[in-house]
Amino acid sequence: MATGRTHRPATRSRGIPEATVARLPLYLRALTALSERSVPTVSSEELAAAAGVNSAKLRKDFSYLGSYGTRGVGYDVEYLVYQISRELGLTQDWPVVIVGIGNLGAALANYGGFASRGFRVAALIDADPAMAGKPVAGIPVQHTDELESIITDNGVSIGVIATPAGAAQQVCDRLVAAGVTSILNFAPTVLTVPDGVDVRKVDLSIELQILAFHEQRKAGEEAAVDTAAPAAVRRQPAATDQGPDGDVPAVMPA
Amino acid sequence: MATGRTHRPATRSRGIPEATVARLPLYLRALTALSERSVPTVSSEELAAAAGVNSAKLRKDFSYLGSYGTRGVGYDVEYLVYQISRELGLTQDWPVVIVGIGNLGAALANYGGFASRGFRVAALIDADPAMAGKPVAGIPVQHTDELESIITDNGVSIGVIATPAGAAQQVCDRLVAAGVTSILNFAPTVLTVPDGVDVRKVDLSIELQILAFHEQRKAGEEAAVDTAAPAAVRRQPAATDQGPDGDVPAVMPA
DNA sequence: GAGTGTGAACGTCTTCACAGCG
DNA sequence: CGCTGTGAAGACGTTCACACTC
Repeated sequence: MATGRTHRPATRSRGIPEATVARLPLYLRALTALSERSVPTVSSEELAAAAGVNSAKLRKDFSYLGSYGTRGVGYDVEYLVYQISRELGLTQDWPVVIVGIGNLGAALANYGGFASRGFRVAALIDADPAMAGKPVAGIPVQHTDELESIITDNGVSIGVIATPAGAAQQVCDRLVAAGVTSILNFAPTVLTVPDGVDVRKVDLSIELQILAFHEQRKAGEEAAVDTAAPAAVRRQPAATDQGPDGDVPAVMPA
Repeated sequence: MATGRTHRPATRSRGIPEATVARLPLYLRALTALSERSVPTVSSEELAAAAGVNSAKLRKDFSYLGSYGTRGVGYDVEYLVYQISRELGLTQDWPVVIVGIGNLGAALANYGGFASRGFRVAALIDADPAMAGKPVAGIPVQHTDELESIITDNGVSIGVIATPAGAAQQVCDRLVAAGVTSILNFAPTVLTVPDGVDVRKVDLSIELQILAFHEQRKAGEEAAVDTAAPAAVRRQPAATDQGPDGDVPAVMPA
């Protein structure tokens, strides 16, 4: 999730649920594809399928934006594209800086979907003096010393951190001090930021671990279905029922 | 979110909430750091701070795993590391393939946190014949033709897709057909998979758009400092195209 | 008839607050 | 006393089902 701090008063007049906001980009992408194929209208059913959600959820989501559909017909593709874009703030241009131009930073700089939707890479910043001046994705890398002036001069409010974990908090502090109020963090660290600054994180390692959890469970289920036999290789005994009071003493090794 | 098909019908009595699972890697990381500093025990308060959550949530999360703490004292760091690792399935080795060795794929292959926690890059796969044999992060890239045999021979159950959007679904289908049951998708596409296959996605563009939404709202709040609920306005006064010409939301609402 | 928009039911996650144990 | 573990309350999110509109 985002916002380590940020207590949304929750009662702003304009209350679009966070979960809905997180899906708007998905709808927008599906709609853009339809728009390119010159499809004039879509039903909630069709659009939901394209976005990978169910139609009730989609309709509910759109209801927070207003009544943009036509009963018996569906939604006007172009109109919806515009409305969602506006809602997400993509009708304006967002200059973004990427800090940390290693493998990942370079990949991000080269990422096409970046520029396509309102975002513009204003600068690439790296701490390695040897990188300075070297162009990545057609943009010359600048040294960390320039960070503050780059932020200020370009009116940057969104920063992307792709540095090693050890440098992330420090970079974050400098970005925030210079005026950045939204941060996308790729470094495997918990960032601490003042109120009013949003942080979202993308963490490969965490995603893999979540997959591993489910993967392990799948493996366990197979065994359980076929044989009630003792668990194989690494299968863990695991506590039995977790009843209301079924507290398990656990195995407590080492 | 992930898993288009995650109706856990309370199969196993082992019901750890999804939200909790998603935080376990976070706790594990914080605990590992403590372990390296040879800290013997932590309180829920301290650990929660390190992981960026609140202590009630952390205690609740741990309560799903069992009673691993000591009242009046806290949690034994080493013991918890072990328990969480086991719960996440990290006590075993997960071979992973990365498909699509462009900028991003290379970045992922080089990512250290990969190998550190139970995950091992079993193979790198790319559709470009010119890439074949070329080593990336010390691992020779193999051609897509080999995909099925690589999966089978290495018993791979987790695949990472870092291809362009257009190729993602096709690669996904092949991975699944070959036996992969967990997919981490970096391509900006909605993947369709059969039941029993988990998909998690990482999407830079979506994250940025979510940030832009909040960023826009921050900028708009300045104007409406104390306007007592201007009623449920349907049509917002157009995004006030505040150009990127040095206009930074520097003002803090009183 | 077809498909949106939405109250109400339901389920999940978070937070509270305190009993209970070391 | 300090801190965990957890029912209960509350906030949030999803799904249902149908009234309503085109």
